Amino acid sequence: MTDAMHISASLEDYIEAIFHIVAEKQAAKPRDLAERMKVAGSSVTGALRMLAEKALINYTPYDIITLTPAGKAYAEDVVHRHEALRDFFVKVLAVDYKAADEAACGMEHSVSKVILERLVRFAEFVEVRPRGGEDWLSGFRHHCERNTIMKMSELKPGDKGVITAVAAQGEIGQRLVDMGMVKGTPFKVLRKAPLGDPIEIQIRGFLLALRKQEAECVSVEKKAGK
Amino acid sequence: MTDAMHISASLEDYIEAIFHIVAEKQAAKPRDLAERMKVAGSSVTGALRMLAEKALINYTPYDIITLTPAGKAYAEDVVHRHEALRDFFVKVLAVDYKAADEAACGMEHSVSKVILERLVRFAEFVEVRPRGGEDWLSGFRHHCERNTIMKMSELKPGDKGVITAVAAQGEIGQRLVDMGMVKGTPFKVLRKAPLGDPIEIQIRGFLLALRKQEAECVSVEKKAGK
DNA sequence: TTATAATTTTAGGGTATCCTAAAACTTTTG
DNA sequence: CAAAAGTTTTAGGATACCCTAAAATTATAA
Repeated sequence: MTDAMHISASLEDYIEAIFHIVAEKQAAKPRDLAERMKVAGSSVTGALRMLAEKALINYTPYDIITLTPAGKAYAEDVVHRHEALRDFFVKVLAVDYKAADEAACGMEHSVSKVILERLVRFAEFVEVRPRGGEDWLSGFRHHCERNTIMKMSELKPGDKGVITAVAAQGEIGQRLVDMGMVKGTPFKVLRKAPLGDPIEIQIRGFLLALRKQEAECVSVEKKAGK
Repeated sequence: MTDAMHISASLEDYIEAIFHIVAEKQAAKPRDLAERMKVAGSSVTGALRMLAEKALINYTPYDIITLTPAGKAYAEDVVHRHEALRDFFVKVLAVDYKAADEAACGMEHSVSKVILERLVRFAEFVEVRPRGGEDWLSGFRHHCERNTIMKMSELKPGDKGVITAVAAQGEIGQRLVDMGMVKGTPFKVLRKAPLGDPIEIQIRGFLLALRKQEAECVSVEKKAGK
């Protein structure tokens, strides 16, 4: 038996879903899969045929679906990758469960063995050594919530922040102040043209378009977050 | 300008490659891409047409290829994901540069924004606080090199280890000893049948097939690693 | 400067995903 | 138990990738 069996990300999703459905209710039916994976029934049929061809599932038309031993092993591997990633995101990176699970779902097909092993070890290490570890990790969590000082021109659409300083004199400085760009004012970046010029922001309820040159003069504290 | 532009993993690879080639030598040609991405020239033509359609590159048949501003921004985002992942793998997970780069290459298309931001923060945090951090991280590195005690039946093909104990009496115990399964003997797992029965190992230069029942009685120290 | 070499595109195929609509089959129910 | 309802498969179509081989174009070199 060749051990280097590998299937597409899509088929991994199917086999993972089958694994979970079988765990819940003995056997899976195409309907369950279509619902869970949000695809049309006919797509499921195609996927099932491919999995059956690779001897990972027991499948005959109109019959229930179960995993072969090889399929179960494969599914367990996928589930392991998923859970290891999720655990790492939750325990180490302090991401909330739901977001962590979704992220794991997206990445589970591309993590390499080496990285996965290290991530598992890391999460394990954090659990095993709560003394220095917890302190250190809570330091990280705090660091995560810290906001970052940067130039307004470096922000991206969707970013929010507060103005911390306006470093411009003369005409530009005057114009910025006229527009209400003063210390302490919260704002949000709406859009940014291809080269960052102009950059459109929402401030005090108004929409404002700034030249790149102007935005570069404004120091802001970027709100941390998604 | 809609900001939620997203292209396939494959096209992200193309645009990333174009970015690097342009950085090196002003403009890219299909040939460079074909070579770098190890695909046929005709595949490149197709990819270029799709990228041009999405206004990410400047492309006319037989002419050189450059990035549009939007394309450059997109490429920079991909490169950022790649580098952030690689840095994290190297600085935090203590993976060697080459392996880290390869792993990043595989994962850069599926990391979510939230996770990426956290990974960046983590690597940043590790750098910023060398005091507790370095100690703690070196503790992790040590933990990584530690070997693990487990049952031989839990190993996978490719795993190597050393026998630490044989917990079987009677017939099975005798058979195991007869086969040379004694404390301190190094071995390697070659293959494993679907249900883990039998499991084939290489030991003292011989090939041996063990029943699952037998493999469960053997405690081993698994060599850490790839 | 034209013949040869190299590059690039077109033409035509193959696979994996997905879809909708219609046909085949099962299950439920009056 | 047969008709209605629900499920599953087949049929046929679309897109994104990739390929090889041949045609078109550009570059090089005698």
